[in-house]
Amino acid sequence: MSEPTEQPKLSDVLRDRREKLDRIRDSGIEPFPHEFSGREDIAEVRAAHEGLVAGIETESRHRVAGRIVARRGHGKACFLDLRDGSGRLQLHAREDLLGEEAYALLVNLDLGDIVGVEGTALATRRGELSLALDRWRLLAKSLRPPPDKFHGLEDTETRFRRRELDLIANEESRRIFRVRAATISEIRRWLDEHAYVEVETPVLQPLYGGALARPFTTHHNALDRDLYLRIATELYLKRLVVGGIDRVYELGKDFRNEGVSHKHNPEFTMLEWYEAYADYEKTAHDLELLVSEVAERVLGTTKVKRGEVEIDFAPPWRRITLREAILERAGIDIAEHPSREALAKAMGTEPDPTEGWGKLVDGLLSREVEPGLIQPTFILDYPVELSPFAKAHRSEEGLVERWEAFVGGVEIANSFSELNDPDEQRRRFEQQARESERGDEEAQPYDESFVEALEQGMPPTGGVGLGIDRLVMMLTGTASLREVLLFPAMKT
RNA sequence: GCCCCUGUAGCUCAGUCGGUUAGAGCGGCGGCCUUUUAAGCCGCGCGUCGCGGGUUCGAAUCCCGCCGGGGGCACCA
Repeated sequence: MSEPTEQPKLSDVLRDRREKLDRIRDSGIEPFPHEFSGREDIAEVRAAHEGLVAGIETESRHRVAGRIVARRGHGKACFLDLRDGSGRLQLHAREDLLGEEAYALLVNLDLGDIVGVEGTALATRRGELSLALDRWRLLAKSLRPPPDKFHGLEDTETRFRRRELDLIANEESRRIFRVRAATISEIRRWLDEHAYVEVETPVLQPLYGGALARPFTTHHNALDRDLYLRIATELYLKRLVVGGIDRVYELGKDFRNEGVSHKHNPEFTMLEWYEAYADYEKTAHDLELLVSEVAERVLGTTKVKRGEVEIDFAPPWRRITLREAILERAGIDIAEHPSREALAKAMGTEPDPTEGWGKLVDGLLSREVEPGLIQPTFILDYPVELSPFAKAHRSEEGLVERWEAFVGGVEIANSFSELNDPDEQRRRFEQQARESERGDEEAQPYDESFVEALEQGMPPTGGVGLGIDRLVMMLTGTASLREVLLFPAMKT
């Protein structure tokens, strides 16, 4: 695709465009000039003439640039739709204003070409703001046809593999990625305003940790050693809390070697933040505040339509313990079945040898409870087996102080009162080693330098992980993670 | 990894109980048109019917395999 010679059979459409390019060059016009300075965003032009009455022609001059997305010819005059990153503007090209030659060249352009133009603002008799052109210049020739101007681009594969075409064709895609950008920007701003310090920790790690997941492995040639792509930032960030950064966050990508689904992508954007002297009740309060304020700033409301239902992010979110939630949805009281065998019997299944009691509880949660959690909900207090980095519950035996937040049937965040007792942490790692021997490929490897950091003394701390892609999914009302990832993982 | 669906023009799609030269709209090319906006009118089809094999007088259509995509299951955040 990189060399023209690799395209032996150009379709006529492509050939026509190349021939046009040749003719433009032959006539002495540079089809790829270096700049077009002094232009305004189309949105600024629109703002300057808001409410202009139909039929009025002004003498207000404007210089704009963008892609030609539609053309409606009328002989010696013609309408073109120009689009830049800020919006769309109609251009009115008239032969008497441009001169015969410039007009003919302009009309001869292809949809998709990028031009810079100059002219005066007017409102047509239908009231459409337009620019009556007296000068124009080709800024970049387009050699491939744009997607259908009416149907847009609908083929899922092309939309994801050639996202640039999707963005050219589909306003909804452009909206989703603007919401995504604004969401990330407002989250940063919220954390910065609450005195959190943003940091960057290693993506390439000698040892992975901080979540239950399988990692990607890579190799460092000069050091001749294998490294892992991080599955979480948790352990490094807690070492920074030990170091005295009382409020710390990192916003970046994690990598997990798992399948792809409407809510999973092998690389995804995660926010983790830690607050010294806080517990999981404080982090729950902060999350509902953060999300509702971000929604308000990005969307102007805390309410989002998601299919038929309306989700409201306004606090307080519902809080229910994991035990109550499972009892409510599955009719099983996990506290009355404290062993693996008893719980499996209550569920009416045979326990898989690799599944402990905690895994069975986790299965009940994801199958029976999670799909029904549409409005924002905190599920509280998890089995210790599933949470090697969470502190034991202050009053409930066998549980830890942990919550997960769910919206639209999807988990969007996870938090706990962080375990800061180094000896207990060591025992949890040993438990993980036993899970690993039993065949659990997501069990955590022992991390001595992390335990040593805890031995240095970490204050009581509350920590949160928030899945940014999933949050954006909820804020945009989309059904698949792939809609909010510019370039989602694809086969090959 | 398993199951189901799917792949036709640059784009959106029709055509599939096997049968002339594979169709439409948009886009493109040529012509008319100075306030249109999916502009309009007249003319022109621009194609490896995903790829490879098979059955058949004859395959876009039936069979087998492969590749890509979607959905579901499993698994994970």
